[in-house]
Amino acid sequence: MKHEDPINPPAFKNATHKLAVNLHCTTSWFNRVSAEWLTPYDLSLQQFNVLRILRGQHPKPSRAVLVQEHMIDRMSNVSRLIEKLRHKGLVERRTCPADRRAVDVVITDKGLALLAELDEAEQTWLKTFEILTPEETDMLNRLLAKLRS
Amino acid sequence: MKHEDPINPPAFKNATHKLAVNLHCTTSWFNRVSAEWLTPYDLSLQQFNVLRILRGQHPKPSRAVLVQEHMIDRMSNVSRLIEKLRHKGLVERRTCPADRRAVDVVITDKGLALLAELDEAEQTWLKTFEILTPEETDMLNRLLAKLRS
DNA sequence: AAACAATAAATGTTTATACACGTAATAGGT
DNA sequence: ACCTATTACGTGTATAAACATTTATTGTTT
Repeated sequence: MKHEDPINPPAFKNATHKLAVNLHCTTSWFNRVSAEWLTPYDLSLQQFNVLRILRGQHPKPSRAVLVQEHMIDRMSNVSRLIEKLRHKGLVERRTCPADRRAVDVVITDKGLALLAELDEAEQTWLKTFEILTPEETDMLNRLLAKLRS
Repeated sequence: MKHEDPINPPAFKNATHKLAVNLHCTTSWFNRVSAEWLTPYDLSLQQFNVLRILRGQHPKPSRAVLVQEHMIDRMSNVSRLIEKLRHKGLVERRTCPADRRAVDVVITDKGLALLAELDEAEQTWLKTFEILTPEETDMLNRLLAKLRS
């Protein structure tokens, strides 16, 4: 892990430039560690998020569009993602009777059980962020939200 | 853009959980916007970074290993990345005479010219982050660094 | 000097992502 | 009822990333 100070000879022009590089590092770091904690469960971060969205609606079915709208990563191929989860037996799909274009997706018992298991593992994963004090956590939440606004 | 509040019914359990989601959003956002500003120049963020690293060493050649070490995203296929840049005429490669396993890579004049052009565009891109006050920028830099430590 | 380990790149393969297009079903206006 | 636009989803394809393996060269040990 030598990615702390990536661009060496030319230091940062200013704090904003430093922030851009810092965000790049953080992005890379976050993708890596978040993938890591899910790897043992053979889930990607997106798959995990879809399951969580479905659990939020359970036992109501969710249409694919609804899932996509709630997803953090905008991503055009929800179909394939859901198909993948279906092959693992974590969700079920059926054509929506009210609107035959749409697809109703529900999380299965197996999916719910997996999520329950993951809830515990998530606590460990969240400890990664507890290196910050509560005040720093709040502050970071605020700054990131402002940055994206 | 409806990714502000991604998971709706079950709100955040606590500030740390909120931070995890917030970081996911930020990651997704950053990847998107950083790709966008380079798209007109037909460069990926990594390609841009490699060019910057090479410029930092110019006119000294850089070995591929050195480039990889300085890259923000850890990534095993520097070879292919450099090949892509070579096809665009932005870098040149030659086997290192001192160690025939290694490859010396140098940025070309065309590469330097492109970077010069990009330096201007980068100013515009950095304005994205100037929504934060200088104090907030410093604070965010500090918090992100601490988070990854 | 020979054998073995370590290093630098390249390559192969599998999976994910982005983007665009195609298809079927529905909604809305006339 | 008919035409058109819109919506919901599926698919095709090209590119990128992750991961392991292979090849060539060098360093090291005996």
